Amino acid sequence: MARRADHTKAELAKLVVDTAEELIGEDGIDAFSARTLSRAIGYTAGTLYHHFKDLDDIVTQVNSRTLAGLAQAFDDAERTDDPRRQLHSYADAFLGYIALKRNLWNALFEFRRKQGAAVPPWYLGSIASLIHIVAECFQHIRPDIDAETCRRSGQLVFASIHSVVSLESSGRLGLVMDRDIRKVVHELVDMHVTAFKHQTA
Amino acid sequence: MARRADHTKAELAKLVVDTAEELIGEDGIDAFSARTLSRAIGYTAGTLYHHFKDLDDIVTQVNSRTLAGLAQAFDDAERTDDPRRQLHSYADAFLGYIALKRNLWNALFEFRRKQGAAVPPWYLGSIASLIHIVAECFQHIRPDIDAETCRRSGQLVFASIHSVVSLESSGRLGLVMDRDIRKVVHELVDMHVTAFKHQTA
DNA sequence: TCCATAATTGAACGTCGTTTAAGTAGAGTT
DNA sequence: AACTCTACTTAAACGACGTTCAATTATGGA
Repeated sequence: MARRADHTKAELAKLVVDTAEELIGEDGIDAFSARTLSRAIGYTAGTLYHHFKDLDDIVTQVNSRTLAGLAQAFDDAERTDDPRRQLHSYADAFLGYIALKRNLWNALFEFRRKQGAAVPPWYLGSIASLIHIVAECFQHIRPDIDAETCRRSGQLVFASIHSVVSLESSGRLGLVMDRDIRKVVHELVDMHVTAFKHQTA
Repeated sequence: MARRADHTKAELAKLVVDTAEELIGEDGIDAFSARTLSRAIGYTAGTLYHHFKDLDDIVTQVNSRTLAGLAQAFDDAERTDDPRRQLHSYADAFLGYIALKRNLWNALFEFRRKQGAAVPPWYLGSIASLIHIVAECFQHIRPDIDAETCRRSGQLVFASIHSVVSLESSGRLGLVMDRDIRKVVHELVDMHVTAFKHQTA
């Protein structure tokens, strides 16, 4: 049986990414393989390689959805006029999203692409726009401070929270501390805000 | 040939861990395997499993050395009376050590132990004692603040720096920012110190 | 109706961690 | 010196992995 009438090329591509997302979300990236995926969609492993360059290609498409979902979660976050509260609101959106999509979030950072594989540019763009949103809050806190410094503060708080969250979701936060991840994240936000407020213009 | 006169049981164990450390340090954890290791020491893969439970066992022993080395680097760090400067000095020790042992440091966090494998207790102990050293600096900055809060600040700064460094050494810092890792780390230290200073007792 | 093309398969390659039967060298005993 | 017993080592094997490819098959167009 070749060229199954079951799916067009586009349908199959969608089926592959949908199923990959489902499998990774369910069982984690470690249990994900070309064979489990192809089995799940009722094709053979070889077929995957006629529609995608390699597994990395597929996982990258799943990751793009995960990032887009986080952007959506930021969009849906509760709004406030108080920029400090707004940052906490984003932090909650972040925490909520990750609690919901733990395995998919881990896939974003734990999946090892073969060395030398370039990070796709929209990866960078997605993250940069999230950071921009955070940076704007800092700008509101201290309108006298230049945009570049705000951006850097946004990057710092983003990286700090990301790291704590990724330690947690890979089960390694316990190596460093024994506390509730949510408290830690909100504490980090407060810290960054405090330090930002008190910096010399 | 069995029971080689070449090495006693203890000698072989040391040879294995020594060589594993060398290989991981040289080529990274991804290139490390039971077969490359056994080839490097002139034995067969099966032999490893008569002296170690599994590969995880071997890597864990290498990791313990890496952690011990970091503790030593902290010990060797330049001393100051100014606790803020002292924190920066520890940060430099950290950065220097990691620059020197990039691949070994990555192995500490990138190596995926099979799920359910417990983290050895001395892992926790080693890290806790490093954090304790950092916490003491915070205690000097604000003697009026209780030890527990200092410890938490130590944990936070440790986790923050760790995360930024691990993003960098896995080549993913570029996802979040485009800056020199050393500047970022020292900025983080200043941030934490500033926030700590200005917190309400 | 036939053909060219594209999709699909199954087997294969070389890798991995790990297990195991078989064999061998040394120490201890007679 | 011969023998046994034990510990060690090896080679082969298992089932997984990502990926490739020749062979097959079904489809769209002529």
